[in-house]
Amino acid sequence: MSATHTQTRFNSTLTSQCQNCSLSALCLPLALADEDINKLDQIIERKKPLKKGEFLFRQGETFDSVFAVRSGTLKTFNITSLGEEQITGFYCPSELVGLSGIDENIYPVSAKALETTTVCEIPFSHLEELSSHIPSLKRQLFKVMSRKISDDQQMMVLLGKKNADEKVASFLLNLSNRFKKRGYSASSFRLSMSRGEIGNYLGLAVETVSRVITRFQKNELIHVDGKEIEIINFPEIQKLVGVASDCGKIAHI
Amino acid sequence: MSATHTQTRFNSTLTSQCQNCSLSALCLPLALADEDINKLDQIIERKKPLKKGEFLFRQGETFDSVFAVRSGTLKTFNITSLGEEQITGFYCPSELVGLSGIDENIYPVSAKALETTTVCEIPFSHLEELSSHIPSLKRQLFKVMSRKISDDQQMMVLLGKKNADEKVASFLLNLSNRFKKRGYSASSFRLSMSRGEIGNYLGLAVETVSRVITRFQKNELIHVDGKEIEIINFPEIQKLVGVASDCGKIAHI
DNA sequence: CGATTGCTTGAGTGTCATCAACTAGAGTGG
DNA sequence: CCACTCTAGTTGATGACACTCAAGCAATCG
Repeated sequence: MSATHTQTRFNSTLTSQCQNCSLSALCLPLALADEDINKLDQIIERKKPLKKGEFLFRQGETFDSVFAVRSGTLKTFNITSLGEEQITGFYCPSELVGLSGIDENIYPVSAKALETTTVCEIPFSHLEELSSHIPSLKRQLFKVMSRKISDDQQMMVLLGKKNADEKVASFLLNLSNRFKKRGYSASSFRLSMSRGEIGNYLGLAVETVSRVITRFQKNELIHVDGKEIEIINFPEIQKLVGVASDCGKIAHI
Repeated sequence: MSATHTQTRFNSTLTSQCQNCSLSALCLPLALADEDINKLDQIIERKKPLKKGEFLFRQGETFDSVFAVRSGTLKTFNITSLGEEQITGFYCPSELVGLSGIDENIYPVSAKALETTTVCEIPFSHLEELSSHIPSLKRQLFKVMSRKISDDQQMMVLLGKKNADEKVASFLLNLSNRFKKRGYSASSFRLSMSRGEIGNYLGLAVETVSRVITRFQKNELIHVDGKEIEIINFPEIQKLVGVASDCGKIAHI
């Protein structure tokens, strides 16, 4: 209830503080002392919601902020020489977008809202400065970036080695895990991206994505209704993905 | 001459200082003041050379250091459920290995020497601590990680969207750029990895890699002699790669 | 010197992309 | 309110690209 309010009353500084944000345990504030959260809070700007299709930033623009997704979903992509887009990631609430811009001070990708989406803007120069005084914040930043690196590497494995079934299964399981982490159902959720975007992301044709999903449904691995997905047979999906699925973090060999 | 000495006389603290290292302009010390380089220098441990096939660290081990390659080459990989290795990256001199371990305090991949290789070990806790006092070092660390993220994303595009020819061409051009950056010939170099490793990395079968390379040679794009590569027709290779080749950094749209 | 490993080349096959047609739903405007 | 358009998704037919299997060659190694 009040959550819905917070979303629209984006001007209210009171309701949008990190302290009160349901995502604080997943987001940057993780492991920060209360007083430190307040400091972080002060440099964050809550932005007005993006509508579906609006850009958060564009490839080539000067980098000055990273963004934490508060609600909704974003995709990042870049444009190839042929003018077609190549999706490099989807971002759910609590996740940080824009980190790849630090290196060259330019966003190497564009970020676009897949649905109505609210974000917290975190000016990077301030964040960097602040992280000098709050060791746990710096540590958290390093961790987030490190995690992104190992996630991307898992994605590379997926793209390089997996077949269509395994790709789609991995994708669904990955989303499932991300929903679960935020307290939502791991088995039942809504895809905010189109089949085309899934295919683009996974390196598959739309038709292939559609066929795989249909087949999964026939084999009673999942139940599909448009964008609504319900995972029925988790073990079977996991078997498709292979053990090293959701980030290789299991592999404490 | 003296470089060769430095490599073997790894105990000598004098010859192995960052200050004297030919890579300092590319490596972490980049943009550090002399006194700061000295501080960095003090936390770095030069290790004895790894022989071909030796591990620098193994997937699942506790993370405590990142490593800068001084000479030679490393590959990182993880082991799938089926026991086969999946190469996630190759590392040349001046490049940092192990950053993906920060998040979970465990290396999510293994690192192995492709040839005789020397590295500088940088205990991460010290590095983190030091970076609090040297803003430019912290900035450099963020940049290195950010760069890794955008490079990996380019790799994802390559794996997802490119055909065999484009993959191999991208790979060669990427190596070429990395050699050039370190002052070596951009057109003539030696592959330190096998065809099998290239294929594994690019998501191709060995046979395909072999065939593509042979064909490139027939079409006089490159000249090959075992592991020795000479790029003859740069424009044509670049055309294969597509404009957004070596990191999409060109795309200041 | 046989054995092993890395690379190459050939032949056959399968997975997935492409092309094409069709359906359903949403938005538009007369 | 009903055509009209446009987009997203599905399904089928066909073919290409890259994988697999197989064999052979060269170099290295024990």
